[in-house]
Amino acid sequence: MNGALNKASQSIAPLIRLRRLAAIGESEAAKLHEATRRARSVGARRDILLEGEPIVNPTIIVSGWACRSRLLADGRRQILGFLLPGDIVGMCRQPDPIAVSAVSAITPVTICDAPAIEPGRSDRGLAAAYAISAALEEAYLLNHVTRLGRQTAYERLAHLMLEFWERLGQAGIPVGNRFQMPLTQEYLGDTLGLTSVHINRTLQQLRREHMLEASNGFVTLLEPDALAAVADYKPARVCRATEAVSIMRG
Amino acid sequence: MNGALNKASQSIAPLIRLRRLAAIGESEAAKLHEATRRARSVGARRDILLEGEPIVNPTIIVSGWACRSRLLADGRRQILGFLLPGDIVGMCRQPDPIAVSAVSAITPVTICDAPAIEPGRSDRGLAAAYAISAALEEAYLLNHVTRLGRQTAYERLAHLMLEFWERLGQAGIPVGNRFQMPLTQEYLGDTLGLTSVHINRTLQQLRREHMLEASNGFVTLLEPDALAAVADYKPARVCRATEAVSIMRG
DNA sequence: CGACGGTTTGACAATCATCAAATACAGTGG
DNA sequence: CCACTGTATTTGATGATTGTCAAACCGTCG
Repeated sequence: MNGALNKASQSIAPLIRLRRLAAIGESEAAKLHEATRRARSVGARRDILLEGEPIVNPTIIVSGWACRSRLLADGRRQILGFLLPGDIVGMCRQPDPIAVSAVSAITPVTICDAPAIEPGRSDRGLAAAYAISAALEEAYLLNHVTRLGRQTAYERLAHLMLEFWERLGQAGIPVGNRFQMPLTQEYLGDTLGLTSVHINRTLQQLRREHMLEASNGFVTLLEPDALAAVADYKPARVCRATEAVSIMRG
Repeated sequence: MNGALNKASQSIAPLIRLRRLAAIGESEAAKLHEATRRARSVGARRDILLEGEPIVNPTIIVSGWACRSRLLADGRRQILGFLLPGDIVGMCRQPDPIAVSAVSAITPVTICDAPAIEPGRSDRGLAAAYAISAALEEAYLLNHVTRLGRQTAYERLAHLMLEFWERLGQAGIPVGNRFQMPLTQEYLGDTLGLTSVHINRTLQQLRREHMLEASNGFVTLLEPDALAAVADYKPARVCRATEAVSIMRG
């Protein structure tokens, strides 16, 4: 699980993802590659950023899964979104930004500083990739709101699995209909506004109906089209040009 | 309701709001003022932007209430957020952006193009105000996720009312604990992931417990502190400098 | 082996949805 | 001024979805 080859192939997720978002030149790719060299690791379940803390640098997730979350006073937790390899967190334009949510590692995670864009220079592609990444983040947040507000437990789970599939695919990670999803049922519950008990029962229903398999940290989508239909899933689109082809696969 | 004085005082909401977000110079204020002169109106319940449509210009809400929403295939609707006077919609950095949600007027609304910022020039304040506005929009979206995922109907309503109060106050609109809220119970239901029937009963409970009044499109917060306590409401903070004073009032 | 975190199961309760009807309210035209 | 219309609010009866609590099971790791 930690061989050199595996590690090398994992650390290119940011490059794959950002390249799919916009045309990135050689010098920009070199910057990215250089940044990922300086990656640091964060242990599983450790905080990367606390709510209310100043944000020092935009950060790229190089490998592993992280999430944004909020805690209510009585301990209830809501997961606001996930940060997958190639995702960017803390890209703010206002001066002296502070974090509006906590960010914590789910699995062991490696992160690195996002290369700054020099205005006017030939960082056009990178700037566009950052912008598209930010727009996608918003789109996924809107997905999340819709799931929570207007979908049943069954639909929510299906929708979330499809979103993971799409996003991991864009980072060059999954093969076919199977992908790694290192979330406990408690994480899923805190994500989808349900209890872990209900997640368990809903997963059983999805299995019973041969829609998907989920065990040992892996998910297999047995009927992606049927899932997309019941969950009303539509791939995210935030601009005219790129990534129209994002879902054609399998 | 439509006297000249009223109209004049309404159209300054963008200026008030953006000025509270960042230090805006005279020339920038003049630009804003000029932009609001070119405002156009949209009838109640009309669409301002459709999901999937290209976004041509960032737009400022000058007066009235609008919302972002998504429709599921079977007609279920989820309201993703509200656009109040002074709010900005469609501020994207990626090329050829397309809308990830519909935007529609709730009341009659007037909108205008957001003045572009000239790089390098003395539009620093305006740029900062736009950036903070965008960050606040994200913070409110996270509020929304938390409400939907982890709060009861009672808490959701209380939380939303407090958010309206805070946001309207920042646009210079409410007086004391009373403000106008032109939402039907069906809008509230589609916002909070509930049915209008349940909204009705929850409002009755809030009234019965003397927490708030709500009728004829107006809301009075009778016990704002108690409401904030039960809803675990915290005013949004997205940067170090400004608007720390945002909630002190009443 | 024992401890631990995660999953699974069962019995039961609470929140919230559904359906249908009654009531209130604002605007419109006679 | 009043019936007429349409929309929004309110109420009641009933049911489905989801939560709570508690215990059993299962795999992994020291």
